[in-house]
Amino acid sequence: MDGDRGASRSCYELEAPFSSAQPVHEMGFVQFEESQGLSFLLPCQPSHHHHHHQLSLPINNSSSSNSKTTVGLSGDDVATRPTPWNNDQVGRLEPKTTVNDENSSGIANDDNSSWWRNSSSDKSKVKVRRKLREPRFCFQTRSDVDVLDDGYKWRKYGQKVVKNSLHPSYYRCTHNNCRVKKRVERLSEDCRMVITTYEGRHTHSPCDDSNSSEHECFSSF
DNA sequence: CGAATTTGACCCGCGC
DNA sequence: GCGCGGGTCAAATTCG
Repeated sequence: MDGDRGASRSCYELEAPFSSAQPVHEMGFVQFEESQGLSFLLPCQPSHHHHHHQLSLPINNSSSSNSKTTVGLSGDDVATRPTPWNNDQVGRLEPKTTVNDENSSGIANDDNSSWWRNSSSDKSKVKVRRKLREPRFCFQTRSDVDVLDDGYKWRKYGQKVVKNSLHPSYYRCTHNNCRVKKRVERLSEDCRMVITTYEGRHTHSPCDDSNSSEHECFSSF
């Protein structure tokens, strides 16, 4: 039924029940997966640059009643299940959060310039794109800034207009070989509601420009 | 001048 | 098989 789109669509519907009424409980966020799953977006050390305001991820400051964030996780099985994660889903941990073992590692070191495009290889492995369904994390944050500063550097690589009048922006980590994608979409209803969807895991530390040691918590892949 | 952003075009998977 | 919708790339432009 729903392939990749089904998974992404679930994100949209994720906020449906929330925006309809009160956005979740006062808790503000629900943690999925192991603590390591969320640590990837946790800046080890905020350190410098603070022009806007650090990402108000309630991971460490859940007491911030100003910004409410909802965290969701969509595994690879999300496409299999016809029903999106509702409130019921937001509260239980997916039993299988591991990505497809197909050959996720194969596409990783094939060609970073064109992972799926056949520009270089004009034959054979044309379908390199595959499903490539990495664990995604959806955050519904109430903030006035589109891109939340989570310690990583993001470069926008596209913006598309979709039906729901949403203008999702697509960002990618500017790191050497880190292809972590982030989708940021705003609700037309609530301009201050921002849904950030992280896809993939960072293979580096958020701020390793001067301190690149240890930090092996991310190199899971 | 370099890097980041913008914007249109292209591609792909799925629905019909 | 064709069309739709969404996602990505890449050239051009803008910003620092």
